Amino acid sequence: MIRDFFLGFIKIHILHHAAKEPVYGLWLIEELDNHGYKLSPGTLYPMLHRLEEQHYLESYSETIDSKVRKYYKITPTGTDALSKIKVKMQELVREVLT
Amino acid sequence: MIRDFFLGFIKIHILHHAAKEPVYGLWLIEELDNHGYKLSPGTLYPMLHRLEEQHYLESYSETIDSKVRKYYKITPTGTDALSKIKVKMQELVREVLT
DNA sequence: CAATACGATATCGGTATACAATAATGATAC
DNA sequence: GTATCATTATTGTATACCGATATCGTATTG
Repeated sequence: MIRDFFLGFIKIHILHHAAKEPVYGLWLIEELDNHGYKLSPGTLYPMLHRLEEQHYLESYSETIDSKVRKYYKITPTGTDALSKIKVKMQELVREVLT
Repeated sequence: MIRDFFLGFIKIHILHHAAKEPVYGLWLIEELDNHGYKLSPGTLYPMLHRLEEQHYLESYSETIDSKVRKYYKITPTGTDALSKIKVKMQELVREVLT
């Protein structure tokens, strides 16, 4: 399925957003929806958990409007990975999109 | 592992090359190595088989220098997928690399 | 002719997960 | 007690990846 290709793109989106500012699950679902990626909670949340296990992201909880949100932000490991990914992505784009 | 991200890129590379001209396993291993991706045969060949099962690629065998090679070329399904991937990739790049 | 080297592809066996939809849960406000 | 925002859990399915080894057909070598 073509979805398999996009799942990688989705993770890159997440790392990128989490590098700019702390993000949380539902916000990401909407944001990714704007990019044409439909993610159910059963896909996104476990994905966030894994990214945290792998130390690309770290989380903290905060109560907003008296609801608990779990914010994720990028770690140094994640920043490092992201920059390596960008390099390869640029290479790929240069080769494929010309 | 960061490798997980690259595996998606690798598949895109493969589709792209198979869209330009027929390609075969060992050639791809070298070509990808030039891009900094080390693939063992145990990774690449099953990957090609899956891409064929999923009808992104199709193969035919040819004897070159009295050795049998299995050439893969892209299918209409693969062409379609690739163009969709390119669109999303461009979006991603515009967002992430600026 | 036997042995082996070469270019390629295929397979094996183990490990580790990833993905998805849906339903459940929790806290608070009204 | 019900609606809302948000996360978590459940359950099931399906594979992907990788190193190492095996296989295959032909040509070469001695």
